[in-house]
Amino acid sequence: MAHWLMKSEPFKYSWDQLVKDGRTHWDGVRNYQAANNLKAMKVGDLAFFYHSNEGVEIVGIAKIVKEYYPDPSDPAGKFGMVDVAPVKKLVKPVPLKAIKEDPRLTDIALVRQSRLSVQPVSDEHWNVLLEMGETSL
DNA sequence: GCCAACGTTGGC
DNA sequence: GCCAACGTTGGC
Repeated sequence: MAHWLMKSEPFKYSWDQLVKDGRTHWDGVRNYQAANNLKAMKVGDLAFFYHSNEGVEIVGIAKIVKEYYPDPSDPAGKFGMVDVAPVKKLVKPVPLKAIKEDPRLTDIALVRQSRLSVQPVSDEHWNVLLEMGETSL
């Protein structure tokens, strides 16, 4: 199973909103690299839910419940989206600062490619982040 | 196909 | 609100 990290600005769409909604369309991605990551997602894959701009931390874990399909909000019809549902909130949110300070995570895309909104997370990094979040699945 | 101009993301 | 990083656009 592959692991991912998805960013959202909490004032646009927060973790709490996802919990409230039960599931959501991850629409609006307009970057090819991010879209390629969306395409690679399989039902059942897990993704960290990261709050950018405000909070600036990983707050929860979501799962993919529907694979890549056309995003109706894209007038050109080029981009797609997936559907995600909440799995669980991290016991302890993991702030970007702590991620940057941990020598085990220096290679993570969150640090190296800070603007990429949908990114893969290696199993090794996934486990480190779960541990930092004091959360088990 | 190059590259300058411009727009967007996102941390601080 | 600023600015660095970086993706996209468009003229040539």
